Amino acid sequence: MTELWIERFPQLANLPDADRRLLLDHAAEVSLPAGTTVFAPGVPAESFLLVLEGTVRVQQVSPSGREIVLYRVTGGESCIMTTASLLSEETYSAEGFAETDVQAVAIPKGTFEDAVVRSPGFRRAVFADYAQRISDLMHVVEEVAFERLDKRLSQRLLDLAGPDGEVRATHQELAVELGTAREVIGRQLKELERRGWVALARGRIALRDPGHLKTLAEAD
Amino acid sequence: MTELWIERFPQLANLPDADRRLLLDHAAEVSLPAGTTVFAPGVPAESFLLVLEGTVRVQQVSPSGREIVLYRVTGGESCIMTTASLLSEETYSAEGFAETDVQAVAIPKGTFEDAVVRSPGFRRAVFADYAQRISDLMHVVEEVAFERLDKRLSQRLLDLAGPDGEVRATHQELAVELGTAREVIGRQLKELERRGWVALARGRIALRDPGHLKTLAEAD
DNA sequence: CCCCGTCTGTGACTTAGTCACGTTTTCGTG
DNA sequence: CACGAAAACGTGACTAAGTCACAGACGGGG
Repeated sequence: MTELWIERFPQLANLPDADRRLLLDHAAEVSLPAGTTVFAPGVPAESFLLVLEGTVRVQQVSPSGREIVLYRVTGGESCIMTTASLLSEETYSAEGFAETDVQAVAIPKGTFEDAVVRSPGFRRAVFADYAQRISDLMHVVEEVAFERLDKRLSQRLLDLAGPDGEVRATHQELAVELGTAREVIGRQLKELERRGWVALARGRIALRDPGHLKTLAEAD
Repeated sequence: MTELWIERFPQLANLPDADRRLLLDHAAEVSLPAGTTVFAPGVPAESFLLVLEGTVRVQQVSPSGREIVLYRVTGGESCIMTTASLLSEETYSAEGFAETDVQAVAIPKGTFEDAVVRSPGFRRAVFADYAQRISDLMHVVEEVAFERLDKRLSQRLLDLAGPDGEVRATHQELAVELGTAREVIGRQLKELERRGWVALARGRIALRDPGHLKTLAEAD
């Protein structure tokens, strides 16, 4: 068991030795290849998950089959959906997917409770993560309820763009990002293309004018 | 200090005596008259709040001034917004209002941490509450993103109706419930009235045909 | 090179939100 | 009791977004 992973969590960096060892002894590093379902409705979680590397996309599926991305868990964050279903009877209608290959640490339920009790740092990290997710969810509510779609789309395009200024995603995938329909994304993208701000190709969108996109994304 | 309040929380009912006393000695019962702002952005919370009686309405205000009700905290539940801002640096854009007169118990930050550490029951209650709120928020996302307004409105009318089958709310208040605009609510209500399912008067809506409303509220 | 699944385009329509008003009701104060 | 102001509600015209039912268009595996 390497001692390296614990260093990636600022809140855990200076735990007392006993607490460090507690975590290091009982936690298992796991590798999840891209595409893995990390959690899903009806599949009870068994351990608390700390993501080291990679990103987990958490999205909600409605009974009618429509989907919306809620947030992403990246390196140094923990996945409270697993915790929440671990510690309460609530069943969620959310799914978690490994978007990239993911390196994570799985802490069994018992060790998790021990750590919460014994380590103020760990405790703070857990609560901070809950707070973060609640904040994320409130942000989603705000956007879906009140923001214009062209604004939200530009935001998301800028977020998803790689260093090459390209977004590799289908219209359908972008529709899921924003909780809307494919055709709607198609029309929005076409309008952005008409303005010369993006260039469209099958499965990818090249951002040609990030400046204007940013202006739109940050419009009042 | 009465010992009665702790009995209202199933999860706390059978704590060891020492833990009971810890809570009872340090917690203060507070009364909030209807209309009080329980928490608001920029006003850091100082204690963990357990609601004994009455309801606190938690709603989000967008920068553009529009609002949406996120959930309600009622008797026997705790208010994790206060906790969350207590334990992390996240600042929320949510407000909490006492909808009725509210009896609550305020547990200071230090005692809260003690209780989380020492009492598995208390700990479970806190985590369960986080899980509940996350579930609530996800439900809001789902409704706002995917459900038809007439369906959501009927649901809400049925929820808000008193034992007399009347909802005492203005169109504006209902608009805030659902995160939409007053005029839209007005038109939806008029359509419900046209069908004979409700009767409208200034500041109140009488549910004339709860059966049909329920059918609509539960439509696929 | 040609098939088939995936991806994208389109028109016609419905639903929801926005804007700019106008009207009605209520209620306190002179 | 009348008056005026605030709050609540109504309306039409318009824009934005979502829905439905298709029709093409691309692109990798056989």
